[in-house]
Amino acid sequence: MLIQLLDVDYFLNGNKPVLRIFGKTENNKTICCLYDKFLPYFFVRKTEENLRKIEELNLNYALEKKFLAIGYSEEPTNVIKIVLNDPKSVPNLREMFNESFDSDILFKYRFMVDMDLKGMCWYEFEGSPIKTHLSKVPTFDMKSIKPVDKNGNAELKFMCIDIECLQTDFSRQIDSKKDSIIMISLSFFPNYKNYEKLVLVAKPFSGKNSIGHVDEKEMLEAFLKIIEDYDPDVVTGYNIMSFDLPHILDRLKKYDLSPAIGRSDKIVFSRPAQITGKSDNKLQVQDITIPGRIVFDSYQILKRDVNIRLHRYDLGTVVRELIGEKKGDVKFQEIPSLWKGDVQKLIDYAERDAVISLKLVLERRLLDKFIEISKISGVLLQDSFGGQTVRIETLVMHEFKRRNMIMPLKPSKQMLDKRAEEKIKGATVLDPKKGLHKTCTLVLDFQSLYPSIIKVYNVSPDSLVFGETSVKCNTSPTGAKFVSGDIYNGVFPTIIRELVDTRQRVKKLMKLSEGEDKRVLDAKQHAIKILANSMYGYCGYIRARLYTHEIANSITAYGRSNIEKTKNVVEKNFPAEVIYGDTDSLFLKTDITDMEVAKDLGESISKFASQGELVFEFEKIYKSFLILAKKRYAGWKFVKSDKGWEEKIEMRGIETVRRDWCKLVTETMNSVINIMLKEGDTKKATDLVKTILQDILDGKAPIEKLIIIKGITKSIDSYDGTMPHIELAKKMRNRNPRDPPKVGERMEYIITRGKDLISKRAEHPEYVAKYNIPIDSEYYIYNQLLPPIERILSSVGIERSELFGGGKQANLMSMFTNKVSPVTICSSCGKIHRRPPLSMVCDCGTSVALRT
DNA sequence: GCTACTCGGGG
DNA sequence: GTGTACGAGTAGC
Repeated sequence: MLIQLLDVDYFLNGNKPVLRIFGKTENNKTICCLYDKFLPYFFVRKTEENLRKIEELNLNYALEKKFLAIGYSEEPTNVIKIVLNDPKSVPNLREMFNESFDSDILFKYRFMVDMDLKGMCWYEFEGSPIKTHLSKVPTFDMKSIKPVDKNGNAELKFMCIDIECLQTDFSRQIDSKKDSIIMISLSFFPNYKNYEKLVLVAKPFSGKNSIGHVDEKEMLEAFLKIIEDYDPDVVTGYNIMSFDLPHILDRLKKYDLSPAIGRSDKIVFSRPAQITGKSDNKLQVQDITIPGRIVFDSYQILKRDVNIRLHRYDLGTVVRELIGEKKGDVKFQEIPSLWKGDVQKLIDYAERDAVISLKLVLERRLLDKFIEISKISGVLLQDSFGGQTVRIETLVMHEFKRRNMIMPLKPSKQMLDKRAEEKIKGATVLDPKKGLHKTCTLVLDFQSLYPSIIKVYNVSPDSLVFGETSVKCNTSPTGAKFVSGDIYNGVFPTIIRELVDTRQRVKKLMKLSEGEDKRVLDAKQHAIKILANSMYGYCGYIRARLYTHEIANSITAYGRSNIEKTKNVVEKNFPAEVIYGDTDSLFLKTDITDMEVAKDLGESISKFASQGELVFEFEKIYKSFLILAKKRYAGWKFVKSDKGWEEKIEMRGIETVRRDWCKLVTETMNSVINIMLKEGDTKKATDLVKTILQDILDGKAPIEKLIIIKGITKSIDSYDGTMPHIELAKKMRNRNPRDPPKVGERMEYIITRGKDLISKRAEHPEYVAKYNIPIDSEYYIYNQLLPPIERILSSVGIERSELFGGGKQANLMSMFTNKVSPVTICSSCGKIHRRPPLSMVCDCGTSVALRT
């Protein structure tokens, strides 16, 4: 029978482990395979002392020869393989030896690597059906299993969960000990019976897609029954890992109901992920696993997706931006009253949340990428949502198995401290030639620089040569030696080569495919690219098993020497000046204004400066280019496509949208950058800023563009410092004690004019509009507008004083003095002092004259 | 410019 | 579960 591997775990049968594989068949049925012929083991070096210890402990062992992971060696090392019955006894046992290998690899992964099993890949197994209470799906006693070459995926069953709770006290955080669950909203794909969606209600009620119950306990029992009955592969929802699931588990516990919602009798595993430092027992990141099923929390996935950047990650924003849907409009404070009154409205709301959460996952095909990551790296689908480290280590372990190599342990605490002190010298970031460049800037970069370096110089822990040697080596700029690739190919270069080859194949296939297939292939090629690019980071990551300081340092050193060489070669041979470069890229200023000419030059430079496998790619043309500092620039990018030249403004490191900046700042920044790049007119940009400053002073700036937003995160009395949004919240509580702003609300505010602390002058926008309260021009100019704008303008040599200078000066200042009095103005930098400084010296160093 | 601290999502 | 783990943005120095 063929299965696609969904999940693996084990249980103890007597004192021996039984592995359990959950898989999907070709016709989308779920089955379980049991295998009891695999035992845990690990290695220690063969020494007299170790042998004696093993005899004393009466352990099962065998003598073997294995290659170690770090350091090149022509001969394997003598080791002892210790075999046990219970995986849980390994941690204690390994402590008996001062060094061991492979002894902290999760048992299910030990099994998977040895049997050549990878997450979400297809396998053919032989076995006979057996009856057992150990799994809730048809089960087989497995005799053998082997990989088959098969594309495509079985169809998975999705169940989406969203709960509503009855919070009894809004002055604290929600608490699963005190606050009951009043609704469990579910949505399904494919349908459950004929339900596409279903809301369970914790009191008697009848409606179309809802089922009422006597109380919370009965509702929870109904929920348990449905999950067992529907038997989902994927349990999903928005923020379910940190909210819905732990809350449900806690409530189940309260009523003494079994939390075994998986495909086996095994209990759901849940723990709060350790958060650094103190924990104010607030639910943070949880890690919940359900045996045989996949828990997929779209919130956790989306907030870490670098290709999707949103300013907020609440469900409302996410569904609006990603699938164009609207969320229901019930505020959480309204829930208690709806529960007492309009229950149907609350049901509709709960229903909608579960429906759009599922739609989000399905329509955006959020799982695709992770299925591909599993197939490539070998991790279980459930483990593919985490970081790159597990992915690389799993990939490496499969390669180790083929090479008869053994794996060092994860670093101990002491080791971590030691590693943390070893600094790795980073990449070269060239000093930018700051300012606005009005002729074409060509951008070229090395195609996957670090993976290429690893490949070209055979950089790998197992090819690193210690001490003197007569073997042929590559010597890195740091002096580290790597045995030449034609003598021995290291694990890392081999893996990278395979990844690169696979990616090329996938990309070719992609060109021939369409629609859904194409999308899956794109996910795949992208996952491969990221994985290949992570190898360098892995080597320098202190928690990595194969952390090798020397390697991380060598890779960056090769990179630095490479970009340095390239810079010289290009400047010597082409009419171009290097005005910036970062890690693997060079920004070349030319005196060209014609796109076609620029393109030709870029292409010749690319040909000339590429060196074999190190390809120096012509990336793009900026018709004009503004650079403020390292890693902060904007360019007017031109790309030639079938339809001719396409253009767009590209920004890197210049933040234009931030929640604590009002709209006016964002808009002004965008305008200034646009004018500079597209019109090359710094004077026009300066004038625009002056006009806006004037508008602020005149009170002409529209209120809605001055709104700043900050959220209330705890009880407003428990804040130590004074912050504008909290002070406003307190004010609003005084005005309307019956409906005070609560935890979780986001406060919009405007800073108004006055003599108090800034935070005391925060006011609600509606209040400001209603009573026509004057805004604090000074605040908006000095705290909001000027800091970011000044960074842009000063790069082209325009100083703050110029914004207040020129013909308008008298007018501008008089406007100010008329409205806010009295003030002192610095004649040099233009800073306005509410009171003259005692020293009579301005921050800029100039003496200020009293001019009020 | 650096380090220390806070907060996110959910109701 | 052969466990031990965030990450960006901001305030404060």
